[in-house]
Amino acid sequence: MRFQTTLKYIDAVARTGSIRRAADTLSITSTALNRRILAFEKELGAELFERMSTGVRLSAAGELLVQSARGQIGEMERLKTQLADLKGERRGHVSIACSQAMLPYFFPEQIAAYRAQHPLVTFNVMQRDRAAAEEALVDHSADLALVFEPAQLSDFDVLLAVDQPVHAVMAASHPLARQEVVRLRECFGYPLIMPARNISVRGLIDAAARRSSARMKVMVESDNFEFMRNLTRSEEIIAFQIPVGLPSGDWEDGTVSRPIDRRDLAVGRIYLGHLKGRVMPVAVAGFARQIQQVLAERYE
Amino acid sequence: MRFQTTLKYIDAVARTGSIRRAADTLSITSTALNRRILAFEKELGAELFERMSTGVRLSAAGELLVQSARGQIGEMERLKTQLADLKGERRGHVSIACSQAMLPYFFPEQIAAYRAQHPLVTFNVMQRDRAAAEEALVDHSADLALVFEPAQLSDFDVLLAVDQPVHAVMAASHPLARQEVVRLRECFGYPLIMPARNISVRGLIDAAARRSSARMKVMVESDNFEFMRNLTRSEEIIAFQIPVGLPSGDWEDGTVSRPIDRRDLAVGRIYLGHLKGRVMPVAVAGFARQIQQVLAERYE
DNA sequence: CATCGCGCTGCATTTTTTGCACCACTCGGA
DNA sequence: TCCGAGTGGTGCAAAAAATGCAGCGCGATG
Repeated sequence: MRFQTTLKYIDAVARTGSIRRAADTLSITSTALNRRILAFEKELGAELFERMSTGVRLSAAGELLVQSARGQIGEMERLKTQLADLKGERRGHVSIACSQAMLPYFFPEQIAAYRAQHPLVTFNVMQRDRAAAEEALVDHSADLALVFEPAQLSDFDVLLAVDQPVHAVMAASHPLARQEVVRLRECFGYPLIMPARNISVRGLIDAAARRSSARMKVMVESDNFEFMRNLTRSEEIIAFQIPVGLPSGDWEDGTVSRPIDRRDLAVGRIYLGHLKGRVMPVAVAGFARQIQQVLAERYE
Repeated sequence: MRFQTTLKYIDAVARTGSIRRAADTLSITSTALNRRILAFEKELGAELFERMSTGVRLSAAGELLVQSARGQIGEMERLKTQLADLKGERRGHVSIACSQAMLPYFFPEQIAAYRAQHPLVTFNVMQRDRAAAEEALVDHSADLALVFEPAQLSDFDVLLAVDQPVHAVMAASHPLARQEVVRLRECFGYPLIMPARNISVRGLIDAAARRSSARMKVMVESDNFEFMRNLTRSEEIIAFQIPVGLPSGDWEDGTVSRPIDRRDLAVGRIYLGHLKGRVMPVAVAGFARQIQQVLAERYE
């Protein structure tokens, strides 16, 4: 949209922190960009950027403007997809910020299913921890967020929240694999491989461990679940994961998952949400509805 | 805001229904306006207007665009007042759509009070019936609505709702004026002056009358409350009004008001609200807060 | 059938935007 | 301490975009 160029330019400058660098990425001269900003500031009657010798930084006023500008740019984007929808072209784009657990199985399946019906819809899936996911919504780099145990829910419109009891993941030959449900205390009898401390599942287990007298034998830590699971194939060691991170059936590589008894561990939840007050493009709304439905019937 | 001119132009064309006439009000040539629209349509890939020999009319796509455009224009307006607020200038503008009852006493007092503290804030008060008030919110010609018994509350974010039991208004010399509270049945013993049928108070009284065996002696109808009250000074006749339309004390022209017993009449409510999903400019938010407070402590 | 108002277009003109060259300044490191 | 690489800002001319004028075709209206 031509008439929003100035807003987009300012957004770019805010992101890069330098007029000249922003000008490069926008394939425009720094002169033109600079003057657009000066003219806009004059018209607005407020300085948008603090000029420093190393570049520029948003002023308080600029902060407000950029926030609004991103909203307006997004709104135009939404409108365009709505118009396209009106013409019968079911195109669009969905940008998602989600926890790691959703990446291996859940979103591949869901996106494939959605794209089977709407082949012109494109996707962008970004792994973000719970804080970064909310930031992504705020700065409009994501339309939807699906995160496990989000931090603060300000600016966050919750579409759905479902329980996700933690599972223990181990080799099929592991002694505990014979049980349908395992107790946390039983797990503590074996060597463990734990998620990194910034991962929410870790917090739940740590909290339970503090209430228990048993000591955990944490042999390995990692922030990558594929690595952790693969490690259980070669050692008699237990990893942890939440149901959305597990395949629908069993793995075919000799690893299995067993739910941990609900009495032992606080149940975490995954939240599906978008930025508060924003109207979603048709494709985003449609995909969100599918996710909502699937999660509801699978985990409620 | 210069970069929104095209949006504003399109809004104007949508309102006037003709490019040439819109061009006049915008002090611009029809040529320029026409070309802006054509260029914008081309860029958007959709016809915004249906061309007819008598002028233009919004297409479905245009309808969507104009709705979004008004939102964006309003958002820019809000942003500007927020920036002004940041600079310490407490300026701004508040546009209100309200029922007739609020015009004689309530809003004059409230606006005077608000302007005493914020002299740079300007106001626009429009009398609208309940349907038109909601329309005014939707097409962004009003920021706030304060209406008695609104019709449908879609698109309407309710900030506050308070009860408004109907009062009987009569000359101080009227026989019923001696009582603190009057029964509706007693009123029906005297000649009545009734609000027009499109006024909500009328609906409440009519409904009560249908449940009662007594017949109403409706001698005069009017849609203007000042007229109705003034008529009670010269005849032994009773009019009706809701508390918000009454002065704080008594009138000084020989008329009085007495509440009708709550058992006799359904209690109507007045609703303060704004357009759903819209972020209010600072001045609007501030004024709304005051109204909310006053109404709450006066009528709850 | 003439007229009026409508949206639209070719062309000359005006206004705005852009790019080049260059200035003043700050910061880091030789 | 000085130099170079980085920053934002400015004068001026070229390029691009928007505007206004005159006029076209078309349909509704009296």
